[in-house]
Amino acid sequence: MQGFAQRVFKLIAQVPEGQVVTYGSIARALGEPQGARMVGWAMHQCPEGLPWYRVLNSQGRVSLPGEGGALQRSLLEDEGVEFDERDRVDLARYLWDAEAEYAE
DNA sequence: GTCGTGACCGACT
DNA sequence: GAGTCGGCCACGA
Repeated sequence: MQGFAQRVFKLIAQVPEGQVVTYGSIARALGEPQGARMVGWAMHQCPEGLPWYRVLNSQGRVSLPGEGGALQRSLLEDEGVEFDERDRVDLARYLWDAEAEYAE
């Protein structure tokens, strides 16, 4: 087994283009329903080459402070993910089912 | 070994 | 919709 962060990164690396996952989904997919907070911590380590911008909070909103949020939004829009007037993503449409799709 | 911190979540008011 | 509260775990000082 590897560290929690390693598993988080591995899962995020599997998120297909044009889709997103939520911190909660990641936590549950890793068998830690209450571990969303650790996912946030793991994201802070954010290795290069990881599609970190495909990770949103449970409300479909980006949770990065400052410019990171704007960057994340534009990167997603670049992949075809649409944001509504409230800066939220339609999770019912773009959410990647990590619990069902994540392998290993 | 202990304490504080964190890109969160769900339930409740 | 917005604000508050408790809970969970890993990491660095």
